[in-house]
Amino acid sequence: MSYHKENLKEHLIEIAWEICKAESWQKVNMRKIAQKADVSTTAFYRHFKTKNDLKAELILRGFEVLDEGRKSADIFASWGAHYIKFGLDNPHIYDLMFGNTDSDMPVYPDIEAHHHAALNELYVSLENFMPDATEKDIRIKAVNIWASVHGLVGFLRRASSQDSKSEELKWIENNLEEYLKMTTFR
Amino acid sequence: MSYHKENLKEHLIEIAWEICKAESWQKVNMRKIAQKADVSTTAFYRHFKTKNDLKAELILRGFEVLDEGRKSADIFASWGAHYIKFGLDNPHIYDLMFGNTDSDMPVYPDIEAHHHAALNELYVSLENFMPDATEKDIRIKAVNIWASVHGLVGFLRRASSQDSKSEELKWIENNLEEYLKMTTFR
DNA sequence: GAACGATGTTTACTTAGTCAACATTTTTTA
DNA sequence: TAAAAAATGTTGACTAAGTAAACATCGTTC
Repeated sequence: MSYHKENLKEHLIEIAWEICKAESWQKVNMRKIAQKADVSTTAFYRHFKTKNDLKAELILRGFEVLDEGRKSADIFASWGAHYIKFGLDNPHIYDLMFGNTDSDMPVYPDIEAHHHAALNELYVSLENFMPDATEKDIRIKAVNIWASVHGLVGFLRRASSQDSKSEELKWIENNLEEYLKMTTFR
Repeated sequence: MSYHKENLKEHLIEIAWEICKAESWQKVNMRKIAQKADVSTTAFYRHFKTKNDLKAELILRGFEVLDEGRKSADIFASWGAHYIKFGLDNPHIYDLMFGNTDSDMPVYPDIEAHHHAALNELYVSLENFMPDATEKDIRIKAVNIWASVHGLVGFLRRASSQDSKSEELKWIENNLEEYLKMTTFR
C-alpha cells in the first residue's frame, strides 16, 4: 500500500465532483470516493470535517465553473442565458448551488458571498441599463430576473424529465436570449 | 399489544406529513413514524412498498392542500400569489412538490397529472385574458409566469434564510399580487 | 536521530431502509 | 360455521452510509 498520495484532498474533491456531475449528490458517498481514490474509507476525515464540507467545496467549485465561462460585462439576456445553460448542463451541481436549502447544511459564508455577488452584479448592470429607474424598481427588476431565470431552469428540467418536449419549449431552449428579452423587458 | 389499529395507513401518512411539514423530508424516517404511531418499525411495509411511495402520498396531499385554498377562476396575479404563499408557508412540502427531481424517485403519473393540470389552468386563463395573442405567445407567457412564480419562492426562501430582509423584499412579500402584475405584465 | 505533526488505516458504532419469516386477526368460502 | 385464505403486525436481521477513536507511518524540524 503506497502511503501518502499527493494532494489527496484535491483528488477527493475531483472524484466527488465527477460523481456528482454525472449522477447526483445523493450518489456521492465516502466509501465510493475512497475506493476510486484507492485510499481507506476514512482517509477523507483527515481533510474534511464532515460530508457537508465536501458539499460546500463542490458548490464553490460550481461557482468557479459558472463564472469561468462568462464575460463579466454581459447584458442580462446573455447573463440569464448563461445561468440557464449552466443549470441545464450541470443539473446536479446546479441543485447544490441553487436548490433547496438543506436545514442540516451549515451556512458557509464563502457560498453566501457568491450568491450575493451574483445578484449584485445583475443589480449593477440594471442600474446602468435603466439609469432613470428608481432604486426600488431596479431592485425589484433584479429579483424578477433572478426568479425568471432560475425558475425557468426548474421548469425546463421538469419538462424534459417527463413529457416529450413541446415545440414552444424547444424554441425557448434554443432561443434563451430571445425568450429572456421578450419576457423580462416588455 | 393492541394489534390492528384502524386506518393505519392514513395515520402513517398523517404523521409523516406533520414531520415533513414541521421539519423536512430528510427528517422523516420509518423508525420515527413507527414510534409515533406506536407500531413496529416495519408495519409500514404492509401499506407502502417503499419510502418513495410515502413521499408520493405527501406530494399528492400537498397538491390537495394547494388546490383547496384556491378559487378556480383566479386571475394570474392572485393565482401566482397563492402559489408563492403556499411555497413560503409550506417550504418542505413545496420542496417535495416542486423541488429538485430526485433520480431515485420513480415517476408517479398522478403527480405528473397535477403538474400538468396546474400549468394547463394557467394556460387556459391566459387564453381568455389575451384573446388576440398567438398560441405560441400564450404558451411562452405561461412558462414565464410559472418560472417567475416558482423562482420567486426560491429567491425569497434563500433570502430569508440568510440576510436580514431588505425593504424591497419585504415589500414584495407583502404585495405579491402587485409585484406579479408589474413584473409579468408590462 | 528523536520528537512531532500530518496523513492514512483499522475497527467499530450508529442510524436508516428494507426484507423474510412468523404470528395474529379478519374475511372468505365450502 | 369451521377451515382456508388474505390482510396486517411483529421480530430479527441485513445492508449501506456517516463518522469517531485508536493506532500506524511518513516527513520535517530541532
